[in-house]
Amino acid sequence: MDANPVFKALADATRRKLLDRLRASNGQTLGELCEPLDMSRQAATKHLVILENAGLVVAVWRGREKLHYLNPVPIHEIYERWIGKFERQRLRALHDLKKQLEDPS
Amino acid sequence: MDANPVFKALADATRRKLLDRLRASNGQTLGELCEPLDMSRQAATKHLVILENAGLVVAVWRGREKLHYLNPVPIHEIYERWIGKFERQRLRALHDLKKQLEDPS
DNA sequence: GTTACATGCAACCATTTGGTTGCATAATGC
DNA sequence: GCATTATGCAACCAAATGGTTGCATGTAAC
Repeated sequence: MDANPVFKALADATRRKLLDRLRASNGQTLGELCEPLDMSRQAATKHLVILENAGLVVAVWRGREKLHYLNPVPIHEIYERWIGKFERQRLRALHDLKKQLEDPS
Repeated sequence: MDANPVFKALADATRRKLLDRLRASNGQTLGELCEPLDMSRQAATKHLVILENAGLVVAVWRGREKLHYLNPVPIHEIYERWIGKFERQRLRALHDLKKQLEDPS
């Protein structure tokens, strides 16, 4: 997996909002997704394409409608391969701090 | 916390590399950090300022040297407040899939 | 005190990003 | 069939991004 497109896709607040809205209600059409955003349909489409290219959203056609589904796997992989390392470092630091407070010699 | 600067900071491969290098060896000077990058010192400085503004890096001065320390807390908060929600959705989907495979009625 | 070193600051530049508008295409409904 | 609806495609634009270079400043070393 190439993590860079995923990080790039997550860097925009509008795109994170789209993911949040898909998490709340999966399988929405393009029209449903971009209706509450205060930007043009075409702008929202561009964001969704970026999310699709990152693998975060999968779209299927039903007639003239395009249904969008959330794919949480890339976010999971980011966590597993990258964020997890920093979590372990953080927990180690907390542990060391605790030891230091218990035995300030 | 404002999550947006953190996501933005993580969106660049050079900055993620800097965080990785700080995780491997904390407290490095600016010179040490930007030496192995194939860009000018000033370019690397800009990246470090972005990391500092996002709270991911904390710098302290020692004489004429600026020492950089990793702060894993913002990454932890991103995980807690945002990624965790998608993880729960992912685990639920896996669980449903498992049930479906066990009882395909 | 002078030289060298570590870093900051500012101007500048090309590319990317995030938005717009206008028009095209294909499926649906009457 | 024809109007409507859902979406795609392309050109264009302003602002942000990521880089450069040149010079300034403060600390360390001799």
